[in-house]
Amino acid sequence: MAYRQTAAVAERLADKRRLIVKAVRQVVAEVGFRDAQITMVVAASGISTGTVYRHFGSKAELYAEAVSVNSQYELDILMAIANSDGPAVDRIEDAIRVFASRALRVKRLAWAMIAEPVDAEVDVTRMKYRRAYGDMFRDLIEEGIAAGDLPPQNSAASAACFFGALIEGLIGPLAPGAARPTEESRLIDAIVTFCLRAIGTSPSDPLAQIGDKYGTVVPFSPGEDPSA
Amino acid sequence: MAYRQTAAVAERLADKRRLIVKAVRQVVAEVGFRDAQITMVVAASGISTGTVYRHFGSKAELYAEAVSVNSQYELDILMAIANSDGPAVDRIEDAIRVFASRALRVKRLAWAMIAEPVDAEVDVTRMKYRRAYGDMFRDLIEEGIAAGDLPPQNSAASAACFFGALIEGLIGPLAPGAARPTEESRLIDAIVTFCLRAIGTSPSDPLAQIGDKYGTVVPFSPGEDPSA
Amino acid sequence: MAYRQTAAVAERLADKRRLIVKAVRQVVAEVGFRDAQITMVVAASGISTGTVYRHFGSKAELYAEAVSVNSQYELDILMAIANSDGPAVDRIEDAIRVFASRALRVKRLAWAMIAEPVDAEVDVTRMKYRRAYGDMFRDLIEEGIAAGDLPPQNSAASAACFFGALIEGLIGPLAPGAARPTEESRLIDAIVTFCLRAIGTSPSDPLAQIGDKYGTVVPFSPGEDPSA
Amino acid sequence: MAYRQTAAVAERLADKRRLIVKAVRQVVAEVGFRDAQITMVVAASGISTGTVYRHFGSKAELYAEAVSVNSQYELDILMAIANSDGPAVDRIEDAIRVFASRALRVKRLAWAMIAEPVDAEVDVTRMKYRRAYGDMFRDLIEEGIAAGDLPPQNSAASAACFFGALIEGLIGPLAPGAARPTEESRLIDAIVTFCLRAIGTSPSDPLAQIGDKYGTVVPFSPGEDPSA
DNA sequence: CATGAATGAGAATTCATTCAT
DNA sequence: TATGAATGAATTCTCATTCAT
Repeated sequence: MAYRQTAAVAERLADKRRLIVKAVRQVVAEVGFRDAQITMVVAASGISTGTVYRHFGSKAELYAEAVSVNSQYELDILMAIANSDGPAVDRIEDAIRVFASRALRVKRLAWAMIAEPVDAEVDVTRMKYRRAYGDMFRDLIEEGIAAGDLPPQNSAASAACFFGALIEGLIGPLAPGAARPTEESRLIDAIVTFCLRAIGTSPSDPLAQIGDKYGTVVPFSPGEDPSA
Repeated sequence: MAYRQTAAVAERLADKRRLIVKAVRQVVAEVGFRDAQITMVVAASGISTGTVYRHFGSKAELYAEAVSVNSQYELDILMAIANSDGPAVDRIEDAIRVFASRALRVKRLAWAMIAEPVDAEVDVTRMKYRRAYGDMFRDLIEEGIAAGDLPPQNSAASAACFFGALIEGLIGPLAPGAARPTEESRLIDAIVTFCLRAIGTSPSDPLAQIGDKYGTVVPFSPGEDPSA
Repeated sequence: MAYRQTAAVAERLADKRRLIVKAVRQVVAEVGFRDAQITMVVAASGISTGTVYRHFGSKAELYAEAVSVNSQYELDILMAIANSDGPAVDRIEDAIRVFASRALRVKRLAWAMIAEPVDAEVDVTRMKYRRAYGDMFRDLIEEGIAAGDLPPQNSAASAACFFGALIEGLIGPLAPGAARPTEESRLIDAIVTFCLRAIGTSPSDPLAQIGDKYGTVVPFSPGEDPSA
Repeated sequence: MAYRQTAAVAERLADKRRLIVKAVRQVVAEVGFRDAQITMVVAASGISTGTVYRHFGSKAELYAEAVSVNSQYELDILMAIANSDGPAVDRIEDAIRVFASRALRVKRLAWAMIAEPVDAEVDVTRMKYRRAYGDMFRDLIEEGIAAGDLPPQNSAASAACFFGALIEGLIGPLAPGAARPTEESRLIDAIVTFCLRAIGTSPSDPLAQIGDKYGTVVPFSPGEDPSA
């Protein structure tokens, strides 16, 4: 019974952490890291300041965890695609499309998680995931080269550029007139074409629906709890 | 004599502005806009707080001017290339190389000027120049398409991706893995190859030295006074 | 118990507000609004800057509240007299005497609260109460006219002059010629005579002690907590 | 010739002082002492900061001189009336009317000169003139008493109240809806009646035009140079 | 453990006064 | 002597973090 209580307590603690991190995402999706204040997180989570500091040593630590949870969730989705069957070039295209369509749904948040400058401490985590994304694309590119579907190239540099192109093309200008659904898919098509050509291939079938292959793409909105 | 005095005074005033903006660049090159404080600028310039505020209405205004001066200087360099003779695709390649080699010398500063957002007020200026860079590349791409050297494409989207790839490939990782000179030129080559292929062409001659065509490329370091 | 805690907390919060406002009064009684600084209030209250700003949005808001609390307290005292029984002219006289004797005890503070302008924001509150004082006297004068005890007159103008005479006669000179107790009562008698004659009547009994009618007149000193 | 030069120089210096003081009046008429800054005075006078400080040791000294010049000018006007022929009560009435009509033309300035709180240093001068005004009225009241036209009274207190009533009635509320000319004369009548009754007499002839007795009353506007 | 009021170091900005030209 | 740019102490307000209840 003592054990069970402890377990229950641990569970409740974990719940609090999730709640807080979720609140960070809500806040960041609205105002970005720069203007996010602990006060806002407290208000959004319904949890007191003191409790936030019981769970996280500092603001930076909390934000770092938020970045970590979020990025890991997205990375998992991309990794599932990267590790699936089929030619590397196809998987690259699929990964781009999935990443793009998800990021477009929560531009501000996506940009904050990937590109917004933050404290050095938070940056460590952000960079870790950027590198993970980069490595993933690098590996896929190398697979493509090995398969003879892509020309020889500096795969690491390509992956970095690749990712930059994605971010900038999608959420960089930060205000591309909030494209309507149709325009959005065209934007994605243009970016996909660009990225694939950049590494030496071309879209297999611009009209193919990702949904056909990977099931419904759940939009990564602030309401979605990646840690649930 | 009255005139000469006035002129001299105006000169001294302009010098102060330059001195202050130069100090901002030094500071920003070290800690970025986010952590730059007026105190630091004051310390770096050897000028008092009051004087800073005599020349600039607010911190935001000062930073905006710093962005403006810097970006305009760089833009001018690129525009000179964009407006020179020869095939568009060659000019694109040259522009990339120049931009890349210059940015690599002052990574932190370059990244701050191009990618780091601060106040809304500063951001307006930053965005203005980002758009200017983007438009320049877009126009070049369209020239290339018209000349039949590039395939038809969404030139605006391409230009955005293009710029994103450049930034990310060069100064994105931020991790100061800071390549050594030799590696740097290889990094630039890789990025150039990537970017050109992305828009549907390839490097004319990866080994050509830009310096041969445009003279010595002055490194854009904080010590260099762009308004001099 | 939860309720009691909440109540206790609310009580403590209210206490802090009172403490801060009280400190403002102490400071203002010494140096006036013009030279009162948040630092002084902080020092006088033994409360930190942050806390002051937790309770009041700005310096102006705090000062406005100080004016409000103080003036309302004094106004209530006068209103009680104004609304009591007896001829209007007698109530006017009583009101003057009470106001005068109270103000004389804290000249600097009284003058600051009534006459010293500060920010526009504080001034709004100050004016609101000046008008309230004026309206009170105007209404009393009109009652007196209706009762046939006072001659017909522009009651609004009379009330304004009336109040001005009071302030000036009592606390205007500001020169701390600070009469001794005995002289004070003579000063008050002179002012009362002046004011009453000005509206067309005369003191009923210059020697009557207000204390006889309204009980002990609590001196309105900075140490007195009007919100307790 | 050396003498003549010196005299010319002295003249020029005096001119500068007048120019600066005049500028203070313009500025104060607009924003009051509280918000008047040396910068504004400099701008209004067309004279440099350094020169202002060559003529006046400090801001307080300058403002004190402005108060002095202005008040002395007005006092002279009133003294002329006070020292003229005729019954004291008539001269009192005339003085009130002149003071009132002049002050109404430049409310903000008049209020600043007479009632607005300022540095201790400036206040010394302000108080000196307030006392002078008070003494003048006190002497007139005593003359009236001696002549049997006024009842015995504390003439000093009466004079203070008197002056307070005037200020408050005229320019106290600071925003009495900017009365039109006709209303203004009625306001003055009401105040005159109040003040005279307060000391135990009544207006001789409310309709009499001051102009008939003392010639055109020059409005005391910021454009009028009292030291010229 | 949770709470949220209190803390206070720190940052931007102002403006009277000085002093090199 | 005049100028006005430069000075910098002083002031308000913020917000991450702590700790008594």
